[in-house]
Amino acid sequence: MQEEYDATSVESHVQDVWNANQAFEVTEDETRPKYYCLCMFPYPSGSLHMGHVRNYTIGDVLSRYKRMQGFNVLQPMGWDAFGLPAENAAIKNNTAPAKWTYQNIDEMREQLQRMGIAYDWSREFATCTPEYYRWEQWFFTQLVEKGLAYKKMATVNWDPVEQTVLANEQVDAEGRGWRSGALVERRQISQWFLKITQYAEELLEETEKLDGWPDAVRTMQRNWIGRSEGVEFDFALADGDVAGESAIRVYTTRPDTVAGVTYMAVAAEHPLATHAAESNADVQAFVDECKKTGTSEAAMEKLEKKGVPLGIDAINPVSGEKVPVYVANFVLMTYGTGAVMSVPGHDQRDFEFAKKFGLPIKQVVQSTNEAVDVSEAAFTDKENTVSINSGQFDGLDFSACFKATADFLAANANGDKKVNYRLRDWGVSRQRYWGCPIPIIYDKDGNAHTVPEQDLPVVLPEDVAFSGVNSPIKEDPNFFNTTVPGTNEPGTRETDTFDTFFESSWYYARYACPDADAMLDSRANYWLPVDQYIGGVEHAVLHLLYARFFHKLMRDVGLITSDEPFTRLLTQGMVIAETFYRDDDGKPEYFNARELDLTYDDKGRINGATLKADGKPVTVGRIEKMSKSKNNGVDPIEMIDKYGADTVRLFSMSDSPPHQSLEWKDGGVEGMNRFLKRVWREVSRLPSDAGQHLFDQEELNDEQKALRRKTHETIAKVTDDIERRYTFNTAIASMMELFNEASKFDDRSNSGFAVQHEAYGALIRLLSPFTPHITHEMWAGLGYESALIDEAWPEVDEEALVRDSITLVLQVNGKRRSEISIAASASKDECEAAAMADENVIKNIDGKTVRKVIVVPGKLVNIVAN
RNA sequence: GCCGAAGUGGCGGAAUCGGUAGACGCGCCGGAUUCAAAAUCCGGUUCUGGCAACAGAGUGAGAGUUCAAGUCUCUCCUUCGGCACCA
Repeated sequence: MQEEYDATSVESHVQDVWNANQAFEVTEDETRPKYYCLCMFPYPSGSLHMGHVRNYTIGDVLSRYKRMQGFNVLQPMGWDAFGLPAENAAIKNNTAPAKWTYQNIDEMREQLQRMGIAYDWSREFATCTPEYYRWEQWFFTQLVEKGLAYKKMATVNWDPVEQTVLANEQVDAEGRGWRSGALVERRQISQWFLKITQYAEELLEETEKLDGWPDAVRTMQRNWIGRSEGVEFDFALADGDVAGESAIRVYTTRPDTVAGVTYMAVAAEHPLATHAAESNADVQAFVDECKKTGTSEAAMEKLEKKGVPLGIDAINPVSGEKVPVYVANFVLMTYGTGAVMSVPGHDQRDFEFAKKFGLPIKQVVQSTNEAVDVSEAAFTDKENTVSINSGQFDGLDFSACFKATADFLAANANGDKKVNYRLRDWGVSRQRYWGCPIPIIYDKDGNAHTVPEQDLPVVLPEDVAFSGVNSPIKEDPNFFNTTVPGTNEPGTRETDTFDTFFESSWYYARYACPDADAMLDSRANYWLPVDQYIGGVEHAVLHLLYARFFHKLMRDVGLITSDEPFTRLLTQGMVIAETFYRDDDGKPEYFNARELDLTYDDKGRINGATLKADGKPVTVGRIEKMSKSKNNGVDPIEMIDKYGADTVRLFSMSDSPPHQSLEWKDGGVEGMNRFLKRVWREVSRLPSDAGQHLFDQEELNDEQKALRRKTHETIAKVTDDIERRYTFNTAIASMMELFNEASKFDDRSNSGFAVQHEAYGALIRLLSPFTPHITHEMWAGLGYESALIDEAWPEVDEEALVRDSITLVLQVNGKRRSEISIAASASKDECEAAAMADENVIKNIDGKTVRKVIVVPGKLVNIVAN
């Protein structure tokens, strides 16, 4: 070993050794337990960012650790290659999305390989290839035949200038299209849906069993599915049929409050609103205004609550009173029946609306412990309550009144107890080019026919030019003109493509058998489910729910046998960094730290920045997620060139636990680099035959025992931190502590060498999942001939952990006053006696009476005195 | 608006089951080495007072439970993530 650590040469050499041995290619092996570790695959934007580095390092640490534990480890990598950015780049740079994407993949693969992740590259694939997407086309045809995929009208953002559908992301905060600046409108078009609601109950039930998932993610999924129990029933219209309807059907989870209904509200798209708009200009204007809101839920909910009376009354089936019907912007056509009953006394939103429009507020539920005034705020409790002003239901509590009212509504208002879900069916149609073509052909009557298996894949033409923003295949007769399957009749292909979540919902399974001549083959059942899945917390609901849904669909088609795709889940936090900007004209211009000269105050905090180019000041902004728009990214490749991949990997794991955000700090990176250089130097100075020195635990002196104890305490801690806690930052801290002790240890005796060699041998193996290159070389430097990746994880020697004495903290009235060293075997009474004899304790209880003494064995003694 | 998370020294964070608040790293201060600097090494570093021993304060704010609260309970504030066509 050279005395100086040169990361670049070490890393390229070690990577060559791995590549030459195909060290990470795996096959099914029934003799060993399998471990499938997967990181969310990247969108090939063209450059690796720190979020990727963090994500893939976490996966590699776990994979390499499990390999050393004896598992048959699969860790694959691929490309989530369809998506909007390729189209944006195509429009901007006049290149075909396919070409742009494949180039990006080549660049990113090269960058990724410099990180030294233990991937089985033989399984790599990109989702934009027909070899991949043909199987999801096939799968979709199966779903159509099973009735799990269907067509219906759905709302989209329509840009009236570009004459195209926009993604939510392409609509700005003011509701304008990103390119045209025109006000976006809501428009209804016919689209394909998957019946995820049919699996809502199973998805919900199994959420409870996912105990390897973070509770926060499970809670979010549970809330997203949003199961509720309630009653669906009719409010009869007071003055006969309107628009062919005799009643308004509503769904409520609070049938106990029906007597308190004082008005009703329907969505802007509800048939009654549409009908009223025909003869009422106010309603028409309001419905038109509602169309100008974006389609996102956040945009709708943030709206000021508004409504217009339809001039229609309905009859409250419990009280018999006439109540007015409004059209309101907060009612969603997509949830329940598109109409709600409003109980301002017992629902806060209804309350606010009633106050605004001067509608009556009626109390029908009373608290049994305190006075309630519903003219001040809605009373929404369901416990310790009793019904009032509700006729025959007076005096009942929530659950009794729920049941009695439900029975009454069943008999008198077409009532039906119903379970509802907030979850809506998954709309998979996208009016975009760079995606998987939906394998459907329409005949001249517009009937949909699935493309037969032998005609798959429907290949997306890759050699296209964009004229404007519209999808080229929508304007390409060579693509859409075809014949109806099984006939000679002319037909037209579907020109919409799948949501890109379609590809990412099953890729994890395809890695098991990337070359299979079917969607999946039997190898999938060897590798699945994924034992550990790792990715950004922003995917906590959508991607993870869709993948769970797809897994169940694939199970029910007979492709796999497991119920859930991901046994354990780790959601990592964002990588963040300081931002710097100038805001001269209301549109901030962001600068990267590299373009700036920074000044610091005497505490080391940044207190000023000037632009190198013009020497003028720049505002120091807040710390935000690394992004192109904030120009606060740090290029991983630059960092690897400067410090080496091991340092970058180690820093990305060291500074905060994986689920929290990670602040990128140059000083922190330098600190990790210093640590690795120090370890390298110490190891290079050790004799490479130190493994020959033996020791006898009984014969060791106190210092030797102390270092052995530290070695084995560290093994125990690092193992627990990786395996159970996922706190890599504390694992790294404890390895540094071990190094700090081992490097200070300068005992040149035979036993001293042996104990020190044991410490470094353990440290190198513990560190190897984090920094695999440098540890590979150091392992050889210690005199071992085997490759480090084939070594076993170090084991704890319980004998080394034994302590003779411990530190006992002494408190008086809960305040720490002293500490003493005492035999580890001391009894409670001995601890108490020793505490009472301590000088500082005596001083602090002087003149007081001891009321109580609490002894926590091995920790502390607390003396309560006054 | 709804759902979820976070808030601890100058900074990132640690404190795992209610038991020594501040591990480890960064920064800063002092020293060694050097013609000098970088690098490296050694020591110090929550705040206030004190030469020190030690004393007092202290985990976003406010209350509560307990011998003991960063940790448990309640109320509130701030910041961040998701909200179905970004991936």
